[in-house]
Amino acid sequence: MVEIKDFHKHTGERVSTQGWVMNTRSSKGLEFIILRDGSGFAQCVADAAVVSAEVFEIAKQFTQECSVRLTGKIVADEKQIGGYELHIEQAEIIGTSENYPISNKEHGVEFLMDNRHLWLRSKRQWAIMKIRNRIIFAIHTFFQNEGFVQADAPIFTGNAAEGTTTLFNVEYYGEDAYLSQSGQLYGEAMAMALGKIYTFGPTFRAEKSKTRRHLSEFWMIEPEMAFYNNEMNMDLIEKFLQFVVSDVLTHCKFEFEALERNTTVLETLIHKPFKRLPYTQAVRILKGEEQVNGKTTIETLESDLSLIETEISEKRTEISEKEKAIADGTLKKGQINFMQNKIDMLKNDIKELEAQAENIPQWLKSAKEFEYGSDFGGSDETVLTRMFDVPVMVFNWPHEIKAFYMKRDETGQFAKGVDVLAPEGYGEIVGGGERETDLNYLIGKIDEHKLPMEAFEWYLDLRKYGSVPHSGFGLGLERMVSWLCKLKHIRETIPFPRMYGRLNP
RNA sequence: UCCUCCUUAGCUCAGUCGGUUAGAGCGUCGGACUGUUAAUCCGCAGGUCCUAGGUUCAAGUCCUAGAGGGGGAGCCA
Repeated sequence: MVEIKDFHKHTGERVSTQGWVMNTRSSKGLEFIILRDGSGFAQCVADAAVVSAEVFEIAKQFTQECSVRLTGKIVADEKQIGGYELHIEQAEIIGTSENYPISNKEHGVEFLMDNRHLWLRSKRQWAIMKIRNRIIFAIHTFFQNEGFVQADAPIFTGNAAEGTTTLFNVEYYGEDAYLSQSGQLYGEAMAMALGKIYTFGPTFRAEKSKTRRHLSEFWMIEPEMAFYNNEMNMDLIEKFLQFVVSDVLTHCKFEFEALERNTTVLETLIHKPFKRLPYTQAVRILKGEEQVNGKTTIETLESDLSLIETEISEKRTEISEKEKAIADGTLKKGQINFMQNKIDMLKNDIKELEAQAENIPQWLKSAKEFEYGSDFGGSDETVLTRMFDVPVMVFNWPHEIKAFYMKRDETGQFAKGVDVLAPEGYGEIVGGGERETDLNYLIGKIDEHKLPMEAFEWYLDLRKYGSVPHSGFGLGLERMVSWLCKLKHIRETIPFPRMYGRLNP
């Protein structure tokens, strides 16, 4: 058996392959079959003039998603996906498939999510899952090469660690327990044992979030390094993200093409330093008090708005031209359908653009009115990152809005935390910082945050026995996938998303 | 929890001011066509207009409540 991805190694040879039929097209005496096998996609052709009547009859019976075994000759053909085509000589149905619910046409989100187990078979979802896989592989490669040890934190925990987020309750041999919202505190303990570690596991948040960047269950990578301050931490984050992006770019060209992802932004950031901004400066830029490359946020957004408005009026003209062409009555039925589809697409584009145009003034308003000392909202992140073509690292945050374990700077006003904001409106993909090392200070903070002291006894031991400066960060895998693939919604980044209102399939 | 929009055929949607037997495209199925790229062309079948109640001579359309879903806020990766 030869996998589709290896067809190029067997040009001109007679091989057998197996997979599923994605689509069929036929004309008299010819059957075209798009085959997929997980490794790739290829067109296979049965020609009645070449194959036996029995084999041609079998090929005619192929339906969408039936599984088949085919034998034939591999022929190079530039026009085809993958560049190769199989000329069928023998054909066999392994498993039939009738009335497959997902057609090659448009579907709504709810329908696709209800059929997620089948939706995963589509080319687009295949490409996303392949990119997800490569990102995971690149993450392990990077940390292993840098001398990190993968060390996993528990998923069941006995306390709500940071006390901020809502957690899932579970019953644990008669005790109340929670599903972990972060492995960080355990990561710190493991870093004191192993030096540099990273956890890679599922994370659970019970917030009833209904947004395009939240999941109830997601995968997080949390490195923790002994003897690292926040500057070293930021250097590592930058090097890490550049490595992962660069690795995925070189290994997933076909997948990015399948997604029609323009990778220019990604290609830029792999060799350009990220923008590092202290919180105070980030706020000035956000509020339009400081220019970036000679422009304020206000000027940038206003010119964005007028660009969107011209685009809308261009699309409107295109629609009325197409409608006129249809009204003329000289077009064939097929052409009219094609035109009508185009018009519908344009109308959808306009709806989206109008939504954007409506957003911009609101974003500007909330940016101008931003109150120094508070956390950035979703639109603030978008406005700020819009000013740069690389990820933005915001560091030195007002300590009041950061977690209790965050190290304070020399002035005592700022916490040595860092948030990495991805370009293209994807917001926070990494959050991290330097950890507080002083025992008494930490005890005070735990009291201040009204957290149960007894739950942190073991954590405080880390400061009693050889406390050292240390830092770490957390990367949300799905947000990374979402950004690199430029997806509209995080639900497409994981095989079976768990989010508010979604438990099946 | 709050704001906002949506629910009509297997799928995506149209349905004007409340008015006859609720439409289209795609998909399925049947047929035509020897190189198709979401092929094309012809034909058949396919309906609890989300649910309950109300207004009306008359409700897919108006009102009230509920359910489900989309987008956003908060929270964050």
